[in-house]
Amino acid sequence: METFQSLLAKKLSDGLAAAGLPDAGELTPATDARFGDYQTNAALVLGKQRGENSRDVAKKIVEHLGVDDLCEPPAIAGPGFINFTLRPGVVAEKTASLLANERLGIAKTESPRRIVIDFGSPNVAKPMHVGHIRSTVLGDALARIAKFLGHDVIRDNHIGDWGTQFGMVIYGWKNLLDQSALQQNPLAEIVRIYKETNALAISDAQVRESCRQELVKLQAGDKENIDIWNECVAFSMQDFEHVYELLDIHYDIQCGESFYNDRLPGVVERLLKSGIAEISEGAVVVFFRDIPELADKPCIIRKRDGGFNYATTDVATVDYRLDHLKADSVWYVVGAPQILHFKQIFEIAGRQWGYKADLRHITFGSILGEDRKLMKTRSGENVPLRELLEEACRRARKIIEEKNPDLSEAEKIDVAQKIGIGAVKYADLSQYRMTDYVFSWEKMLSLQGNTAPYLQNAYVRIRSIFRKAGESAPKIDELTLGSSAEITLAKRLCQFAEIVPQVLNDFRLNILANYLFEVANSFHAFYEACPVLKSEEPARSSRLALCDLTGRVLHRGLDLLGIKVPEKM
RNA sequence: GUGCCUGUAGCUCAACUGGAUAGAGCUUCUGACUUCGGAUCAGAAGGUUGGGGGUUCGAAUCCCUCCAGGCACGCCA
Repeated sequence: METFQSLLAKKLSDGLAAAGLPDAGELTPATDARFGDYQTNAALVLGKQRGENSRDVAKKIVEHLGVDDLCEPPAIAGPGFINFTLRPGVVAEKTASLLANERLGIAKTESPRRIVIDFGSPNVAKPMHVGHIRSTVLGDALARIAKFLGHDVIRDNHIGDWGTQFGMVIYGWKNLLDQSALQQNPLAEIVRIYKETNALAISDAQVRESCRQELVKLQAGDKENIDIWNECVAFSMQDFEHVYELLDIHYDIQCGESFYNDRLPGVVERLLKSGIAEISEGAVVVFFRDIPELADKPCIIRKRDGGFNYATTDVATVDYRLDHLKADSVWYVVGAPQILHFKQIFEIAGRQWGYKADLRHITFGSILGEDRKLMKTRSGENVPLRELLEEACRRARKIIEEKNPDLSEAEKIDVAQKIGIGAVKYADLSQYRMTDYVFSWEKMLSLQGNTAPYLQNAYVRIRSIFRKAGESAPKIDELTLGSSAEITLAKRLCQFAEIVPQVLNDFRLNILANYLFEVANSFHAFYEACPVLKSEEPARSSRLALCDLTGRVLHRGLDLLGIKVPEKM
C-alpha cells in the first residue's frame, strides 16, 4: 500500500519531468502544520543548481503538477517551498482502507535481506547489569522491525563465555568455593569467587600465575576445568534466561565466544596465507596501511605466545555469519568504546569476502545515574539487571494499587509487569541512541509526558470505550471526519506506514517512539473534542472505527518496540 | 599526542540528515470536570543550539578553530 508521501513523491517526479526538469530535492512531511501536510524543496535545489529564481522554478513545477486527486492546489511559500495539503475526503478514504489492512499500511520491503543481529551479549560469570539494557532492548526492537518489514532476521546472542576471566573463576572455584552458597545463589557465589580471586591476583604474583595455569589447562581441554567451566556457563545461562523471560526477549541462536574456539587456528592460517595478515614482533597482525585512520592501528589476531584474542574470535564470528549463515547484513548492537575494534574487524572481513556484506556497528550512549555519572549502586557496583527489572514491576504495582485498586490480583501482577518493563524499555528507546541519558524511575513511570504508561493509558482508554459499548469495531468502509481533531488524528494514523521503515535508515527507534507519542496526543485531543458513544450516526461508527485504528497502531507500534499493552490499568 | 562521540529552554529530550519563526515533556502560571477512565485537554512563560570564524538563497546540522565532558589508541574483552 502506497503512503501519501510515496504517492506525492512520484507525482512530484512526474511533474518535474513534465516541466523538463531533473529529479531534485525531496518530498517530506511539512515541518509545521501551517504549511500543510507535505512539502518539497525541489525548487530551491533546482534554483540553486541552475542559477534561477527559486520561486519562478516553483511556479513552473506547480504548473506541471498533477496532484488534484490528492491535494488542495499546491501553495508556493517562503523562498520557494511547495506545500501540499491533503483533501479531507482523501484522508478519510485512506484511513478507511487502513481499517481493513492487517499491516496498517506498512509495506514489506522490496529487497529482503538476511540480517544477523548481534545484541545483548552478556558475560558468563558476571550478572547482567544495567549496562546491558541498551544493547538488549535496542537489538530486540530492531529485530522486530526488520522482521515485520519482511527481512529474514537471525537474532544471535554472542555470549562472553570464554576468555581470561575463566582462569580466575576456576582458581576461585578450586580454592574459595562455598558449596552451600553455591546451592543458594549460584551466580552470586561465582561472582564472589571471581572478585576475590581478582583481588588476590592483584597483590599476589603466585595467584596470578596459578590463574594463568588454570586458563592454559582449560584451553588445552583439561577435563576437570572444562567441567567447572560448563557448570559456570549453565548457572549463568539460568540467570540470563530469567531476565530474558522478564523482558520477553528471545534469541534464534546463541553462539557464544567458545563456539568459535576450534575455528580460530583456521582463521589465522587463512589470513596469513592470503597475505591479509603478517607476522610482526612474533605476533600475527593485520595492518591497514592504506587507510589513513587505521594506518597506525594494527589488529593482532594471534598473540606472540600463540594464544588467540577477542579479535580472532570476532573475525571467526564474521566468517561464520557470512559463510555459514549466509548473512547479507550483520548488525552489531555494541557500545561505542568498541568502534575502533569493529572498524578493524569489518575491514578484515571486507578484504576477505570482497566487501559484499553490509556490516554495521550500531553504537549507543551510556545510562547515567541522577548524579550524571555512570549508573552504579550506592556501593559503586553495577546495578544487576534482574533486580532493576523487578523493582520496575514493584514500583508499577504500587501505582496500580493507588490508581486502580479494584483490579484482581492476577490482573495487578500482569499489568504491573507490562507497565514496569515497558517503562524501562521505553525510556531507552524513546531517545536518540547516541546520547547518554539519565535513569529516573519517576520520569519513566510517570503517567504524563512521553512515557510508556502514557501510551499504554491511551490504549487502555480505547479498550474501555469498546468494553462500555459492548461491541467490537464496526466494519465500515467510509469515514466521516467532521472535526479538525478527527482529521488530525486520521492523518497521523496514515503516517504510521511512513515512519516504521524510516527507523532502519539510521537505527533510530526514537522516531517511532516519538510518533506513537504524537498518536496518543492526537487521540487524547480527539477524545476530548469528540464524544464517541454518545454521538449520532454516522459519526458514531466513524469515531469508533477511528478508535479501533488508533488502538491497533498503538498496539502494533509498541509491539515493534517490544512493549506490551494491558487491557486495563 | 592522535582519532571518535557528545554539548540544544531551569531539568529530561526532539528536530525526518542543509529548509521556513529550533519543537515536545517535566516544572511554573492561567483556564476546562455531576468525564466514553481528569491517569486528560486548551493556553502562557521559558533559547546567542558550548564560544568564535567560514561555506550559501538558508546552518543545531557541513568545514576550520577553540572550550568542556566521555571513550579509544599491538599482544584485556
